Amino acid sequence: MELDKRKVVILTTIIKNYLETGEPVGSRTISKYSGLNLSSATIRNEMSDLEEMGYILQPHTSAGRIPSDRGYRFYVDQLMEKHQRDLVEVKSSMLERVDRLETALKQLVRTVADNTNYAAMVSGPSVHKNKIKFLQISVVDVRKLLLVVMMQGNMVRTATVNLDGTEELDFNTVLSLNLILNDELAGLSAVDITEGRCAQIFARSRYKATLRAILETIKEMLGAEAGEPQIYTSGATNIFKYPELTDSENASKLISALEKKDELAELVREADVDSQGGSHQIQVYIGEESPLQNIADCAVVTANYALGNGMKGTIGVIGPKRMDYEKVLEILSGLMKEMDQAFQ
Amino acid sequence: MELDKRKVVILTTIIKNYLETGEPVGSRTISKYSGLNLSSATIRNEMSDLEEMGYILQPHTSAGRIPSDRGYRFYVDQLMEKHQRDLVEVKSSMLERVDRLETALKQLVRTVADNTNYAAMVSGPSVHKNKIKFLQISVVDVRKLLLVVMMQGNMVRTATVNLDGTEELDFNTVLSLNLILNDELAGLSAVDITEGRCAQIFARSRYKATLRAILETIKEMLGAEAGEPQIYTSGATNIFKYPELTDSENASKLISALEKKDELAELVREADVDSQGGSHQIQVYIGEESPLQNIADCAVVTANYALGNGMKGTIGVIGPKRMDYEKVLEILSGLMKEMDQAFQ
DNA sequence: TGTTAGCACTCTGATAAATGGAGTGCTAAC
DNA sequence: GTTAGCACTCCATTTATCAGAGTGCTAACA
Repeated sequence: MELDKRKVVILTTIIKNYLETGEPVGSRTISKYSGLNLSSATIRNEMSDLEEMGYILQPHTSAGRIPSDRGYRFYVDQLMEKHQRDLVEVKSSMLERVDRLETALKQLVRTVADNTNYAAMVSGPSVHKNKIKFLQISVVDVRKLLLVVMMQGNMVRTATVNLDGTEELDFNTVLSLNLILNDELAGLSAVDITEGRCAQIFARSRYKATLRAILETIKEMLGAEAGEPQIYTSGATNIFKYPELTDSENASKLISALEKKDELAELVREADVDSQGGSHQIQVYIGEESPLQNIADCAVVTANYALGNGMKGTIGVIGPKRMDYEKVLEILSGLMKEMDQAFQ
Repeated sequence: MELDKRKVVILTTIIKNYLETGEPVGSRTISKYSGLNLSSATIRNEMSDLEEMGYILQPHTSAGRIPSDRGYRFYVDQLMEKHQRDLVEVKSSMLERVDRLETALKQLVRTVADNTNYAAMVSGPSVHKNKIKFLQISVVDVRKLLLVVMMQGNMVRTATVNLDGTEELDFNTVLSLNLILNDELAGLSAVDITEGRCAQIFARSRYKATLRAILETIKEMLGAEAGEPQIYTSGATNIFKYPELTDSENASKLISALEKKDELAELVREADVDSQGGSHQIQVYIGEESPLQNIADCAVVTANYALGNGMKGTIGVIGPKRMDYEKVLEILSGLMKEMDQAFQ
C-alpha cells in the first residue's frame, strides 16, 4: 500500500490534533478539520489503511486513533526537512553580558525549559577535548597546592594538589613552575598530555615530585571520566503538566533520571555519535528510540552545539511523545545559531 | 484534662503505628499492641480525650485516628530530649579523602538521602561570613582578569573581572597587585571589606581602576546575595515512596521546591535563626511550622553544622510528616559530630 | 470504482446503587 | 474504672447502568 497525499494529510491531521489534546482522535473530527471535504466514512477507510501500515493505532476498539512511534517519526522527519530550509531566528538576549560558560549554560537550560514547558538539560562542553588557555598553581600550605586551569571559552576548573611535603617550594620556585607549566601545556587538551610531554616537563625542573603530582591532578581533572559529566538540568516539574507522564511510576523514573544525570550523560554521548553519522546536528528520539532506558512514553530532542574551538556539547529537551516538535526544533536551532555567534 | 502516663502510651502507640503504616489507627489495634491490656472500649474513651486535647484527629467519623501536628510535636519533643542524652555515633567513611568542601557536601547530601529515604539538602557554609585565605589574579586578556579566591575550609571561588582596558598590566604589576591584595584582604570576610579598607588599598597602587574592578567583583562574589545560595539536594525521587505526597499536586510542588532552591535558602536562614534562639542545633518543623510555604503535609528536620572557623551551614531532610524521626535525628546528629571532627 | 449514508456493534468513562468492613459513641452491666 | 454489646456512620470497593463516541460493514449512489 502506498502513503499517498491524502493519507499524509489525514495522518498529519491526526498527529497535530493529538499533540494538542492528548485524546485519541476519531474519523468525524478529521472529516471536519482536515480540509479534505470527505465524509467520516471515507476517512475511516483511510484510517484503517494507516493503521495497517503501522502509522497509527487504537488504544482499544471503538476509540479514536493515536499516532504510533512510527507515525511520530514520519511527522518529525517531515518537520526536519522543512526545518532544514528555513532556519528560524530566535531573538534572545540571554547570552549577553555573560562572561563564563558555566553561568551561561545554567541560564540557557533554564530558558529552554521555561520556553518549551518541557524538561531541559545541557551538557557542558566535553572537557577532555578542550584546550587549556592557561593554568596557575599557588601554595596553600606545605602539603597542598591550589591548581586553577582556565580553558578555552573561559571555563575555569580548580583542584587541590596534595604533596608529600618533601619538596619545599619557595616563592620563586612556584613562579618558575608556573612558567614551565604554562609554557608546555597552554593550547593542549587532556589527550595531548602524553608521557613524552611529561618527561619533557620534568627535564626542566628539579621539583619532579611536585610536578608529577600536578600533572596527575590535571589529567584527572580533565580526563575522560572526570567527575560528573557536567550536566545542568531545569524544568523537571514541567513534566507534571502532562497527565500521561504523571502517574507515580513514570514521574519517579523521569525525575530520577534528571536528578542522577549519569543516564543523561549516556544521552549526550549517543547524540554525539548519531550526529557524526547523520548530517543533522539535531536529533529526535521517539519512545523506544531513546537512549534513555526505562523511561517510556517520552520523546527527546537533542541538539549538538559546537563552539568553533573544538568544544562540543549537547542541549536536550525531554517531554511527552506528543510534544510540540515544531516549536522545540525552532527553539533549539535558533539557539544553536546564537551560540555559534556568541562564542566564536 | 491532664496528659497522664496512660494517655502518653496510647498517643505514642498511635503515632508509631501511623509512622509505619500511614493508615489511621483504630482502638482495637492499640488495645492489642500498646501493652496496656485494656479493652478497645477503654482505649476509645482515652482516644476521645486525646482528640479533644488536640493531639490526634479523625480523617472522618468512623475512621481510626491519625496524629495531628500537635501530636507529632509532642512525640518529637520527647525524642529530642532522649536524644540529648545519648548521642549515637554513626560510622561513616564518607568524609575520608575529600579535600574540598564542595565535593564533600555533594557526597554528604547523597548519603543522607540514601540512608533516610527522604529528600535531603545541604547548604554550603555561608560565604559572606567566611574568611579569605588567599586570593590571586591572573591576566586573561587586556580586558579581563581571572580572580581566584580560596576561603577557609579550602572552598574555592572563581570569577572574571572585566576591565576597561585603560590600565595596562605587565607581569610585575600583576605580581605586586597580588601582593597588595593578599596583604590587605587575607583573613577578612566580605563584611570586613569596608570603604575605608578599600581606600587603604588604593593608596598602595596607581592601578586604581583595576583595583576597584577587582574589589567590586570580590564583594559581589562573596556578598550576601551572591548568586545561588550554594545548595545541594539529593533524593528528590524518594518522595515517591510515600503515597500521601505522590499526588500530582504535591509532588510537583515538592520537586519544584527542591529544584528551585531559593525556597530552601529560606529554610536555611530560618534554621539558622531558630538555632540561635533555642539551645538545640537540630530543628524539627512539622507541617505548618515549616518555613517552606506551600508544601503542606511535610516535615522538615534541619541541623546546623559549624566548622569551628566561623563557617556554618545547614543540612536538611524533607519527608512526609510520618517520617521516622528517630532515625533521622540519629543520622543527623551523628553526622554533625563527624563533621565537627573532620573539619576543625 | 470511489464515496457516502446508515446501522449494528463495541468499548469506555462517568454516575449511581449496593455491599462489607472498620471504627466509633453510647449505654448498661460488671 | 473497665468492659461487653449494639446501633450507627462512613468509606472504599464492587457491581450495575447508561450515554457517548467511534468503528466496521454493507448497500446504495454518482
